[in-house]
Amino acid sequence: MNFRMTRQRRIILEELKKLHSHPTADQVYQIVRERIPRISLGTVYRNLGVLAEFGHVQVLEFGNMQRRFDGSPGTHYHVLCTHCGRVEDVPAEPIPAVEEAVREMSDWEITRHRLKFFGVCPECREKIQKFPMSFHRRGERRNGYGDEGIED
Amino acid sequence: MNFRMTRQRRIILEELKKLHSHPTADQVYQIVRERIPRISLGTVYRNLGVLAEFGHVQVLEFGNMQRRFDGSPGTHYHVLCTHCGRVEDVPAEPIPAVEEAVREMSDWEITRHRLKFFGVCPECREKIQKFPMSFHRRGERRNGYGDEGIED
DNA sequence: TTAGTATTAGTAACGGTTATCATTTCTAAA
DNA sequence: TTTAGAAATGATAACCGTTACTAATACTAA
Repeated sequence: MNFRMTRQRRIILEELKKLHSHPTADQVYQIVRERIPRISLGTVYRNLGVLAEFGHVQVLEFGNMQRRFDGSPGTHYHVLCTHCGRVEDVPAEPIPAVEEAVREMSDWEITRHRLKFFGVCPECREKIQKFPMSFHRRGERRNGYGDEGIED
Repeated sequence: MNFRMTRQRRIILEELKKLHSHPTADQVYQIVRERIPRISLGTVYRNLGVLAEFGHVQVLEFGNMQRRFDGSPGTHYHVLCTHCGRVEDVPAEPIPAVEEAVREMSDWEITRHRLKFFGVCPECREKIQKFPMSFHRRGERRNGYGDEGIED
């Protein structure tokens, strides 16, 4: 199977690279539709998948939420704000020592690891300080699992 | 809302604690049905959720797969074998320094982090050495995303 | 006993994602 | 250039893990 950089594929990647908001597939679809009005959601999903497969895009999953996509292929970690749902890159270098530690203490062959952080972004921290009673969580899972038991 | 340790809830937790295979909700359902034949799948899902909420159970998510559940509430990491789908606990202590590093270099309030490893378990390594051509991946995502682009 | 609340079994609905398929577009060899 | 095969597209249906809903039941505290 040859990889063809079609118009749809190229524009999806272009738009994704412009954004730093780690959008969902549906958000990518809405944005790309402004340039290709008749593009289908299936095409967006398919191409995000193909682009991921070829290393141009990263797929992010935070628990039971919609997937998010990241146009920066280089290795980096992510933080999710459990109040507003925003996802940001973590300005920290990946830690190869982490995989080493596991390799040493088991017979597993470790190919990669994923490290994610959960917390509250600066903006939400401020809001919470001002209006402690009036906030709702967003960007958290759809179901009723509390904060504590989640390991995703 | 008061937490009631009902028969269903207790047996779900009991069976989950017996297992170290990090079963899916459906697998829990099958096992619990041997003791409560008329239990409903909805009850299993609901109670796994409640038990997670109260910190008795951990919810594991590896990319685009079914959720898995872990009856060991203590903090620990996990490895997924990308060939057979098995999930095992990582015999490594959680690293608080990881969160510290992020706190220092940003204004985020970090509440928790999740670290997962992906690789090949000893059994599968052996099989692959013996029969390099005849293996298929399992326990990997349902869609066609390759190994590389996945960040979950 | 009783009133109120939580939970259950059974089942329908939900929604993000994939699969299907006829049609179109690309590619490379003739 | 043709032309044949392969890949991709748009439109839509199907999938399936998970949630929501409902009437009935079980628990709890006054």
